[in-house]
Amino acid sequence: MTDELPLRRTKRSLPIALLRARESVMGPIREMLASSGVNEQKWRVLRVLQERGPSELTQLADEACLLLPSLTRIAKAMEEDGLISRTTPEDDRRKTIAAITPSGEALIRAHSAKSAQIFARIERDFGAVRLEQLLDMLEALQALPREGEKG
Amino acid sequence: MTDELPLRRTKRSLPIALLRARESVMGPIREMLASSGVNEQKWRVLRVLQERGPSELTQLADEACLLLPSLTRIAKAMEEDGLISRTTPEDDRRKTIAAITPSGEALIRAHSAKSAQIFARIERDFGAVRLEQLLDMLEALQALPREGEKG
DNA sequence: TATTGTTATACTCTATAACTATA
DNA sequence: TATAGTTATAGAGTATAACAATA
Repeated sequence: MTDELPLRRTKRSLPIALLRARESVMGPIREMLASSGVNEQKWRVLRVLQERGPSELTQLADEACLLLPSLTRIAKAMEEDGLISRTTPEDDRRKTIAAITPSGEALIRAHSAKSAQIFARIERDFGAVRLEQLLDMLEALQALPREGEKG
Repeated sequence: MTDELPLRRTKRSLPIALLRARESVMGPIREMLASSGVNEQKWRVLRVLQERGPSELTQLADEACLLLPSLTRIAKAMEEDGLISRTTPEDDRRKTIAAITPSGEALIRAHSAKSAQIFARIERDFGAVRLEQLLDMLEALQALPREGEKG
């Protein structure tokens, strides 16, 4: 493959545009997390567990955008910090079920006001309707068939 | 701050939605890069340099979504691999200007057909018009005023 | 034999600070 | 004194493979 098709401008490259857009909204969120004792990855784990309830690690890794070996380590640290619990279900002892603890819920609550404020600012600057449209599209993008699937 | 405001569902959390959307499109791109000898970060550096021409490292780091210390290391490796050049301009010897080499351009060309094919598939599955709208919005999101700026 | 998770390993990026050279 | 970049360092994530336990 030595074709000479010009690529899209980087601003119109979907992976680069998604990354830059994310960087542009992460600034205040990183500030918020800096005072929380958890990093971005742990925050995502807490958020997913709070939302979905107790979850198998494989599914949790997928939803928090982490590899399973990363999650294994992170979950261990979070358990030691009392933010989540880990249990092995009797009906399938290969699995590990992670669940958020009251302490983990408290951590989320402690930052919910600031988080809402950050979102409100984006909503104000970007436009509420447009922001909902953007979220609709991002959700649809996630739902696209992966390589190798029928489509 | 111990408010109890419930947070948005993770699917409607902008940072998480952006990350998940990006993960969902990176699969085939990672496959493509695996055969190229460069990782995602180096690919972004090449793409930005090809598009913008010779650039100062600070600006390049910003556009490629890298920290300057990371770029320092990456640029050194890429120079050794012959993918970019680095020069110090006479008029301001503090600066370093990076530029893509013919070798670097060839690497991009070698993957442009595959890259276009990946994009075409997304365009087909997601809808061409909708995809352009999404890119418009992502571009606008990047342009929002940062924390601390007027707005 | 497949699945779920853990461990091991090497590599890389992140984040911060300290430092050098230049302006 | 500020700027541009480099170096140093600690910590963490990524990616892959090998492994153990269970189904």
